Amino acid sequence: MPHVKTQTIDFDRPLTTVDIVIFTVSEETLRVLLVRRPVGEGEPFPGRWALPGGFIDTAKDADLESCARRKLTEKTGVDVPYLEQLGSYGNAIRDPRGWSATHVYFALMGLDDVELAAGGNASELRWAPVHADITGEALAFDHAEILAAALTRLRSKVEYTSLPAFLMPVEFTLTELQRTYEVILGRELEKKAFRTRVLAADLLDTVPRMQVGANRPAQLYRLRDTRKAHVFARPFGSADAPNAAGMRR
Amino acid sequence: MPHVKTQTIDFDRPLTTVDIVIFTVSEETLRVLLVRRPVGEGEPFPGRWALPGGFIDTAKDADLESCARRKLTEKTGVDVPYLEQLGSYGNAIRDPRGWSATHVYFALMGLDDVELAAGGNASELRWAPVHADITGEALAFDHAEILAAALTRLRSKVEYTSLPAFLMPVEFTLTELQRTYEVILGRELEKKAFRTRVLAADLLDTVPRMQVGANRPAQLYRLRDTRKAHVFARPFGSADAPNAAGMRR
DNA sequence: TGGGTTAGTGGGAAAGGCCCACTTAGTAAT
DNA sequence: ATTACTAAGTGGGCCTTTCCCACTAACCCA
Repeated sequence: MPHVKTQTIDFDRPLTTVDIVIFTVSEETLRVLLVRRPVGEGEPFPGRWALPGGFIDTAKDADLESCARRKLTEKTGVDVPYLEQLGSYGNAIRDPRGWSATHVYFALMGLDDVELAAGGNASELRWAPVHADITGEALAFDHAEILAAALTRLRSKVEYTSLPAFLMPVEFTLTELQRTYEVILGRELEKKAFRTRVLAADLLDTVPRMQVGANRPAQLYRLRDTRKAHVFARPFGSADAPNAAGMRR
Repeated sequence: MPHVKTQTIDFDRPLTTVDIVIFTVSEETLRVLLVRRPVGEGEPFPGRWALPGGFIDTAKDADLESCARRKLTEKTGVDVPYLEQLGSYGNAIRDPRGWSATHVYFALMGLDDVELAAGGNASELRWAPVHADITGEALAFDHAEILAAALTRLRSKVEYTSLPAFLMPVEFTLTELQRTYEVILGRELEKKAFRTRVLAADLLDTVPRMQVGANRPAQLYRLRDTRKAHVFARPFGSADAPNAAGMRR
């Protein structure tokens, strides 16, 4: 089966794709972007929901990350504020077309500035709420497993970083930010401790304007450095047990 | 340029490899395993030092991780106690043979139980000390960059996990473990705080034997669970500044 | 003007790390 | 033997940070 080309490359090359897990928060719910698999001859998992992604185009993509950005822009029409690599998944059976490996990226964005489906058919795109078991949704390929890993990573990092700030609109109040933390972590945080820490970290710029509503107006903030997450010295407290994390997967 | 085979797979497939960054500590020095690139017609970077790794064999390897384990066993002859994925690196230029992507694994092992070069020519294998800039060594491919990322990951995780325990021989004293932490972190830790934390974490089993030497004998310990690292609630203190880590790479 | 609701703060108790100094237990040398 | 030396291991106070609860502040609405 190895079709010899040159001396050095006499191995079958696995199929190579890039997939993106992109999260946002809206209506107090964590959501992930899914796309519907095309229906057609030879298409695997036709009509099923899947993570956005696809084959690397060795002619167009200079590297893995720009491939991920290209695919994201094709779907959402925006440049995501946060993108990091999640990991890669490869084995003989995940794609019926053959041995395949996917490079998975992990992205966060606020929902205020996105015109979804900018480049696609709206009915084929969906911000799916991440409930207890979105795994029960039977996503295409091994995307349920990948999504679970992304969720674990998100929750883990939210414990001790400012990642949720990338899920917010440009301007937000401290209470709204705290709510986002709480939605992701699934538990409540202490108001005082939260405020003290976040403000002490010097992450936010005060906007000279207040958010008005039915109650006392709240100070508006915006992220100072939109490129880097902040790492807190300690995780946010008020939790139950310390977690034991070992080798991934 | 895409040579059409079927409707679904009309993209050039990148070259796909797996590489491993494996660390150990000996003589109070952090070391990484390197192999010498073969010399031959069409071989890239002939004679240069590189991370162990190679092409995926779609016939032999069920998945990425078993490919990594296979290659490690071929080199060191042992089963490593700790293995996690580091990430993947792919672009058009890292391999002169074409667009290539590598899946990188990150491994730790103690040096007491390894018979290096079990499966290879000894002169072609080397535990290279990780000095300030091993990057100056001009490793093959983009392996210097990958090694730097692995080092960052190692240092970062050592701040708040029990990873260094996987770099120790089977039995060791608390002071020796602390020395390993210090070697990796490049700074000294407080003896009392270190002991209190490690013992409270209940990671270690007491060996009913003491290590004798020129001074007061020290209690010997061994790792209780050799499969999982422990995550401490807080990082080891006595440092300088909190670090700001953002998107990887 | 008073009720309701959310924003934001004060302050003390409690927990746990940090750090220094002390004791302990062995070898080696006089 | 006695003494010096060195590394193992401990006692205990200081200090930071969280935790928790209650209080004040500011606005809308009826």
